Amino acid sequence: MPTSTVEKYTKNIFLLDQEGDAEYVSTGEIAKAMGVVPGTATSMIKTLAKDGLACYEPRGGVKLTHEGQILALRMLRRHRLIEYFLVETLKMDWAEIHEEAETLEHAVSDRLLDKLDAFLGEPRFNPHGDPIPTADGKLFERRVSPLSDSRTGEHGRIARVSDQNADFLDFLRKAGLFPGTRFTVAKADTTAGILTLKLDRGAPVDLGLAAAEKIWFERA
Amino acid sequence: MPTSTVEKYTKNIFLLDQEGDAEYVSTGEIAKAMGVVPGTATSMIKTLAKDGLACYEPRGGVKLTHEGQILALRMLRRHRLIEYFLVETLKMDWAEIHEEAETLEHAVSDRLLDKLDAFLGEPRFNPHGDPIPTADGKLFERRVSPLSDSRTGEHGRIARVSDQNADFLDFLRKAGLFPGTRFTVAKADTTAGILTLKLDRGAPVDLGLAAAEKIWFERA
DNA sequence: GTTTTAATTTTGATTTGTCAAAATAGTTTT
DNA sequence: AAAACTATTTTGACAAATCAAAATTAAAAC
Repeated sequence: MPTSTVEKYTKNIFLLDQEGDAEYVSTGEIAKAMGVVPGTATSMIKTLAKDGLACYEPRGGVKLTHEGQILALRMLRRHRLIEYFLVETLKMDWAEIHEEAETLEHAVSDRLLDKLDAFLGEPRFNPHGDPIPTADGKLFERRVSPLSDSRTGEHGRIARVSDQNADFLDFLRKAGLFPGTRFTVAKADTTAGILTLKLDRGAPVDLGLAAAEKIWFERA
Repeated sequence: MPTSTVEKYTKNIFLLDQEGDAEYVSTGEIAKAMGVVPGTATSMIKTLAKDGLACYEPRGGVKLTHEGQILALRMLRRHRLIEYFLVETLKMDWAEIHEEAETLEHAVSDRLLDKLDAFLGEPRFNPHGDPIPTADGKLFERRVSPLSDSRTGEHGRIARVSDQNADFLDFLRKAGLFPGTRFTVAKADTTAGILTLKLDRGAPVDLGLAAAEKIWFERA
């Protein structure tokens, strides 16, 4: 059975791979995501490769094997299901659930997770709008774009928020921007890098480019 | 912050101390409870002492300090609250919750625990009938006796089960013996070491002395 | 085509919790 | 009181995950 450290590396490699479009993930990215020194990442990557979870080309990068992807999806499922539980059942603030789930995902058994899934009604998305992999490792993906790609006059619905930073989430909460929120783009000024959203209910919101890149929407 | 290993040792020392009536807990008992070799226990006991959680007399035994007791009660609260959640909310089998809680108790934050406590309605006892310490470290104790001390004709109610062994709990479930179950002692034969309970609802149950020592009741 | 720079890998050390096996201290037995 | 037994402690070794710092490689700059 993989150690919880191996689980963490595997999940992070999966997420980094999803994020970028390169075939391989670099040692540096992994080290940064894990908050360790590069040398540590190198040595753990070798461990993953030895365990059959990743393919490793020295100085070329890392790619998960099929087995590695299965493990990563299992961890992602745990993480997101737990997040859903923390917000929907325990009414915890969505800014504090990521850290909590980060620990818990390594501590719950498969049996518990199945029971939790049933109790929650087999939700499809976590509170940040990320899809929850199914028990057999399927990951629903929607056609979504970052708000930074939207144009003036477009209608849509917030789909997901791809940054778990507590301050950022707090800002969104105060602005009323959650997965599901409907809006119209009042003005998209790409030169100035400012976007104004008119919410179907609630006050208008101004967003900088950096923020707009982290918020994804589905076109109406 | 204590490591989860330190938390485990501290909790076990507390439980062993509650069990027996000696002032000190021995290294051997601790090693057995933790499932480690005696030498390992010795070295961890020294760590606890260094951290101010326990008093250690070489070859004399171990006793928790006040600080150690606080930590132990905190862990016991976590453990039992989680067990309550697993049975009452997730409908897990009571024979499998102990192991699950054993892992989870080290992974939940104080904030989560408070939310969980509120969600569950601040229960006082776990599914095995053990009292759940309050947030400020108080432990309600009831006047209970083991069934092995009961006499023919006595009425009572099962209060707690002091053995988490899955097979034993399964036997109790099949027999209908849960905390709360009302009964009359049909026959207590101390010489033969056999006890027959007539349940208020359900078939009579025969118990050996070993089993009767692990089931505690409140006199009606 | 060198030189410089940046990323990566190696090497050696550290911490935590563990075991195996030898040494020691207390208790019983004889 | 000496011998034997039992519990405990000590010692030395190990695996996992990490860091610091030196060595290497590849790419970029000149």
